Amino acid sequence: MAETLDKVYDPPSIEKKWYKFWEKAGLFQARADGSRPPYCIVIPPPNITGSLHMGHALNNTLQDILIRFKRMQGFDALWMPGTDHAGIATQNVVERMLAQEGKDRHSLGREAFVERVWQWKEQSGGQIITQLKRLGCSCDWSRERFTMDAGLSRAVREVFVRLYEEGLIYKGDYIINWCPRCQTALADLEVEHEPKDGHLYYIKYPLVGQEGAVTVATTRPETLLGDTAVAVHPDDPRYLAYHGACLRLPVLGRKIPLITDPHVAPEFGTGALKVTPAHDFHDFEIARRQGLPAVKVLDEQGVMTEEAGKYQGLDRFTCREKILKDLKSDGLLEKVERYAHSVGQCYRCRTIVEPMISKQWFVATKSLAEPALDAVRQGRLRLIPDSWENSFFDWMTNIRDWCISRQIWWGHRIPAWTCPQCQQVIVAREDPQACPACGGNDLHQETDVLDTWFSSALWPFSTLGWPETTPELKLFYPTSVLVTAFDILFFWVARMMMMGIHTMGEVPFREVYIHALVRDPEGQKMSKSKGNIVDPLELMDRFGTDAFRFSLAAFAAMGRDIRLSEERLAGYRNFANKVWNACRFTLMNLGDYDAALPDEQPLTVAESWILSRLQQVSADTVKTLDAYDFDQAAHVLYQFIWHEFCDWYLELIKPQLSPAAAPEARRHCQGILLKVLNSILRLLHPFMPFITEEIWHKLPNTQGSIMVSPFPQPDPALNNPHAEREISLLMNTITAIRNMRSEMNVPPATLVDILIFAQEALPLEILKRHTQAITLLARVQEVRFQPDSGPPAAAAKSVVLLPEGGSVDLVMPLTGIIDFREEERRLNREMDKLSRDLAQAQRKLANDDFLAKAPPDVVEKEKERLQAFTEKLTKLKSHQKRIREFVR
RNA sequence: GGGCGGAUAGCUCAGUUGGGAGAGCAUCGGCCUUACAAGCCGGGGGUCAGAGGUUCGAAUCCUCUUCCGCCUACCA
Repeated sequence: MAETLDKVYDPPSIEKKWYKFWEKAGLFQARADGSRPPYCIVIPPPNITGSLHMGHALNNTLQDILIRFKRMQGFDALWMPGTDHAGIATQNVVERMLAQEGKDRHSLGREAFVERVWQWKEQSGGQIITQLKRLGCSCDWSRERFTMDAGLSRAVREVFVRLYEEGLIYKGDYIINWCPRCQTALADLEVEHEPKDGHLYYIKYPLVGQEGAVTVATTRPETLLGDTAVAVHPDDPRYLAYHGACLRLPVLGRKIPLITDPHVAPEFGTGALKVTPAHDFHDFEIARRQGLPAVKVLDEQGVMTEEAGKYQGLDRFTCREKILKDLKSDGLLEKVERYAHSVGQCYRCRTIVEPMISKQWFVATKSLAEPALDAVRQGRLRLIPDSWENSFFDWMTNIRDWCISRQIWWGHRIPAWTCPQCQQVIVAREDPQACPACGGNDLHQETDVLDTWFSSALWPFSTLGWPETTPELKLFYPTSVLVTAFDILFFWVARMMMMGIHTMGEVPFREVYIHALVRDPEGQKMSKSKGNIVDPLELMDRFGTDAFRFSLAAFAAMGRDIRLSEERLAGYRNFANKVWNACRFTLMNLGDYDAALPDEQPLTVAESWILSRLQQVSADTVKTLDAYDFDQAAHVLYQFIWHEFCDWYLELIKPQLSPAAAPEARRHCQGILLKVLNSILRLLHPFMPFITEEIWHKLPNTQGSIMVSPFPQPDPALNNPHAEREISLLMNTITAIRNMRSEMNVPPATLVDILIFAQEALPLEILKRHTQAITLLARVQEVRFQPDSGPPAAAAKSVVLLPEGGSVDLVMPLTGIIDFREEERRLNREMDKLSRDLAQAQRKLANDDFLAKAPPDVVEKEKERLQAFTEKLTKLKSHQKRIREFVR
């Protein structure tokens, strides 16, 4: 006896159960033995500080769909999971905790602080992993990695040393972005520019030894304390007379030169630029070109240094106010304009960053970027959609050296030591005991740690065991695809490409699928400050994980932002319930089904049709998933399962399935139904893993897990255009009758008679075969074919066009049923529409150019259309005439 | 400043080599028809942002305009 199901699908009751089942059975684990073709995705490692947000949910759902799909297709599918130590973010979290205890990291000391972070990581760092499991992610957890575990740390060190030895890592004094709050250098990318309403201050720099002054414009007046020149464009006529002159720096009184530099834009402000080499990127470059000194007036806390004279010790913004006041009283503040400009902020804490000269470590990126550019240009690595290529090329071509040192404690400490005796710098794989140059043994290790993105740049090969040559590395590198949102294309993807190609000699992945960002229903980016965060866990609770995943897939059209809509989530929850009930129906009708008994029965037309459609849907699903058209795949499945399988196939087979049917026919029908349902579940499984597994186990003749059952293969032999045409005619006929009934306000309880007329014999034969379906599905009492009496005058009429030409007339006698006026209105509506289509076709065919230049098949098609429209219109017209006569 | 994307039904969006405008939700009408009211059946609703061009034919290709996003950039 088959099992039964509850009436409504209840997700929470089964989701946990099946995840445990899969994990316990080891079904997530890749074999890595070469017995199957490899397929590998490395997860974009979530930060250990993170908890699952919409972006993760989308990103990981898509990856899981791909991995489950490929696993079922017979690949040795490895989804490599892990987490990122997230240097600054994590340090900030732990520092905030310390602050609540009234402590700070300095009072703890470096070692104790790092220990504390590890403790925190052990306690709360795994939260997001639990949440990924909740989402159903089939990662190979037995291989889970962490960017600071022993193996990955070794990889980091190895790469660092190699790049240093190759001269691609260097240390030097350069201008960098500094976050005064995090107290660390930031890479250019880690600075977010935000438009701010500010002011442009016009400040007079008096000339030395002559009358007058040169006025400069600036948004940051406090930096004038660090000015070492004023620059003008060499050809600017206003300043030709002053070339070579000296100016007196306001407030401090220092003498600075007026220099010329072609980079100054004469049209901006006054055309005179104050040069602050220590605190401005542009000025830094000018100073290097012209050999100007740099004066550092801001320190690492954003406080004025002693170079700032009487302003020493002031906060940078307090200093700004003070200086403005002083300038005013000195009569040197010419004017102030409102000015909107963009201000750089720390991407972690949103503090305004300060450009600053500092000794930092850099990766020379030019020679690394070139091979990555080539890989994309030559198609060895595909960006999907390729609209991202432009941005990628642009960024990689103009890339600047990457500042990789951070002045924080949590991260990979830079493996460099300095000998205080002889200043020798040692960069080594193993901690050195003594200075190789002078033998001194009091070596000082670099206190800086590496940018968090340095270790994640190695992720695709470090997680597979590099620098060891593991079987995994051999088998799975290059990985198959990277799935990521575009916001970390440069942070992460580009750097993985550079590091992967340089270290491994081969791209880290063959394809990068770049998906959209999830926004709120108003299209706003979700952020804590806006308070518009939607919690994916809550949505899973409310709609079920399967419906949630299916929704994300259905939303994931390429190259577009995703707006979250609860209405659609509810729609896909209903879809899950529909699937559930289709299975419930199946199980209810299985009764005494015994698969062991032979089935000699031929396929019915409805069966041939559904099998034909099923195989097309399999083909479409494979095709769209391979092309990352997740929304298409979801749509195809939704449409087929609901509107073909449920709406028509299940309805059509009901008579054959009933206990009244012949036992052999019934058993045969059960067998095919099971087969189709089984395939549907497997097609759906990558999207909806839980419900499909649950049902799978309720079906007879299934074993093991659906997770490792084969994905339905398209089978062209099952393609059956004949059956499709036949069922299509039947569906059109039933729909036309339903339509007539509904438009004529015939209540469902009233059975009607239908007369069917046609010129050709074939459509009549076909419909005769399906008389039972017509009576049941269109609520018809009696169907009569070509009765000798002909169509009665008092009747409603509908014309079904046949794709191969010709038509079928459906006549519904209206004795005592139909309102003639209603029928006339209905006819008018239909004929209006028809006339418009007809006129359009006539216009086209009257055009000689169209006949001469359009492809023959298009012309032919148009002719057929015209004929069909004409035929239908003629019939409806004569019917209309009869109705009118009858009414009179 | 440079680049990219979007503007299609009331809402959210599909529409991939240019050839009969689609889906889901919403709406309206009718149904508790024994899998499902989270359901069934049927209907209405669109100068495909605007203008021009290419073409026999444009939502689709080209140009321009308007209005929204986003990315990127050292005009202080």
